[in-house]
Amino acid sequence: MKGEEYQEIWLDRQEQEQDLLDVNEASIFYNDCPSLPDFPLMSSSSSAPAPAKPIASSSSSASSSSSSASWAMLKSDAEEYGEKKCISNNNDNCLTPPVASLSAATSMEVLQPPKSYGDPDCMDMMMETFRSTELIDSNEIWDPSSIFLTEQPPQESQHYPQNVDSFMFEEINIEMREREQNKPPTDELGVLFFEWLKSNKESLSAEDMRSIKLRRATVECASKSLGSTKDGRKQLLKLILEWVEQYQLQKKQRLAELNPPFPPPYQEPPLQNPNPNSLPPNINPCCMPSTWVPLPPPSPPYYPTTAVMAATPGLYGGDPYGSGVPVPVPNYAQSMEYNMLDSSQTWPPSQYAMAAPYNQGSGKLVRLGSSATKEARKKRMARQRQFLSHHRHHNHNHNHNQQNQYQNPDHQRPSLGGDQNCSNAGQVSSANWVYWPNAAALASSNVAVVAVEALQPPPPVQSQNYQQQQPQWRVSSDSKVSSDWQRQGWEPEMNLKFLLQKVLKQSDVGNLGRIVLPKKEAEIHLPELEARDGILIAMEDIGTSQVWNMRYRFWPNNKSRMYLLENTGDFVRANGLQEGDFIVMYSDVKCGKYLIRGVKVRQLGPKSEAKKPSKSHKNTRTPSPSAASGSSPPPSHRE
DNA sequence: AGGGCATGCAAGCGT
DNA sequence: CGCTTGCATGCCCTG
Repeated sequence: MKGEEYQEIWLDRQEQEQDLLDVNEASIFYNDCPSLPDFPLMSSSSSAPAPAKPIASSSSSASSSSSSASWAMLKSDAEEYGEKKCISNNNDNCLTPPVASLSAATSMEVLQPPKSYGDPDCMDMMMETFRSTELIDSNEIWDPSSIFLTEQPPQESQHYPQNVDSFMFEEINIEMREREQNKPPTDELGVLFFEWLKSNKESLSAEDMRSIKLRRATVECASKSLGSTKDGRKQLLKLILEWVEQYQLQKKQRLAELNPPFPPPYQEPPLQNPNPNSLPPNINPCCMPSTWVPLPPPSPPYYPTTAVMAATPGLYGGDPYGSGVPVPVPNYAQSMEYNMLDSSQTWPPSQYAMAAPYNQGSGKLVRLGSSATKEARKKRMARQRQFLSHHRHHNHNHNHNQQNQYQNPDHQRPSLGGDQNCSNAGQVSSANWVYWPNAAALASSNVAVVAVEALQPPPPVQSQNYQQQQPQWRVSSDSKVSSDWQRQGWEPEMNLKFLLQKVLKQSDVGNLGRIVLPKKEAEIHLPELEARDGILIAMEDIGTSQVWNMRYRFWPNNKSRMYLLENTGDFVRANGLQEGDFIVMYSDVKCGKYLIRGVKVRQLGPKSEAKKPSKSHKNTRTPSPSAASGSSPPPSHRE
């Protein structure tokens, strides 16, 4: 397992999601790479590296380290991500936000505008934003989400100013300092701000206030727009305060959503993601196989001990979004996006109420306060829908490409290294389910995840000895890879988990095209089956990179089950497998795909064990449970 | 004795 | 008639 790779994947993912998150977190967190991309006049920062000081204790950072491994991972990865990102950008910004040096609880920092927000365009952009939010025309509520819906590409928000200008938006800043020093307000702005502070003291911490920053250009633009008069500044202050207030509410809302209070601390890798909207963070979208594709029998929950599969509940047996085609990444993104953008509409009443005193206390701001007009809300919703549809379209295209990729299983021999490993996986068989394991679950499996040292055929020894040697060649905790591996284009970093092996019987290599799988291992390492029809599993041939769509199913057998892999005929023929050879199944913990390899035993020794009559092979059984944890009978013979 | 599994075999289906 | 599908039978290992 290569942590870096996981991290990279996560970073990639994160950055994609961050495009969405930028509208809310990263883009406005200066500590973390901040920004007020367009016209968010200010940001109440609670950076990722320096965890936000929770406003609501119920959604504190403690609770954010939720129980589920997914979330634990998400959190830790996110933190790593934040740190990494900061390192890559600017340590100063991350570790010691300049704003902190402005001290105390209340400074507003004006940042250098990014070049992309040049003055000439700034006004137009801002005015557009104002119009879009009806601030100018109707003094409508300042809605951050509508701000974020401007056309600025999220990437631009990544280009954060490296230097912090000491320019201060004087009056606001002075007011903040004075408030900090408990000086009574002396003017209108001061009173306004003081009242606001009083009314929001419960929801806004000093930390939050400390982190408020403004870009110079933003303020300048705002000043131009609203006028440099007292009224204009007052209006600006109100807008800023309103934004902060609402942002805090949004943040709380998000925290509550992301960190439900109930999850216990991390204990065991979860089998199911507690949040249907979430996605295992370590899954690269490219690796995200079409985890579930509709097929008749909805699959079941998994054994608690089944470390392999853990589809997110929402994805299992149908996506939560009603598309019918579970496409985790985009849905996740959409979901996140929606949650963020729609947060203004999902604030609980209590939070609305929290802003009430302030709103009540300042006439015009009553409207600016927690309640947008229906018209404004409609407009925001329309914008959001537009925004969402745009992203859905984008995501759809992405998936479509993936699907196309999947639809051509037999003609692709992609590089199996790195993330590309995953891109070819998940061949989808038209109308059926194709099961791909959840990579996060694979990774979190309590079954040892090992790197394949060598998938060479077993040593040409007598079966009895071979049985003993088996663990050595089969898997290894080392990450060494055989030259055989590398010759076939496999990266040394392949993270394969051994699932099972099966010595092929005559009936397995016959024209029936089905291989009986060892029951125990199948139940442990393969998806639990509820219906006899089972599921389709895209099985990548390690040797040829070809992907075979096999059906994993079971037969009722007495009071038990017989597990089979069907549609194996082509695979067997392609590999020239015969009785006595065997197959080995792995799962790629990184990408969550299944791999299979046919191993020909007879070619390795003068003594062909494969050619023994089938009758003798009837005695081939698992010699002992300890022979292999989770492996099927090794090629040994009962005598 | 019970369970796993190799495979025999019958029913269904397509040509 | 041949193939496929699905189940049943029986061997044999494990406990």
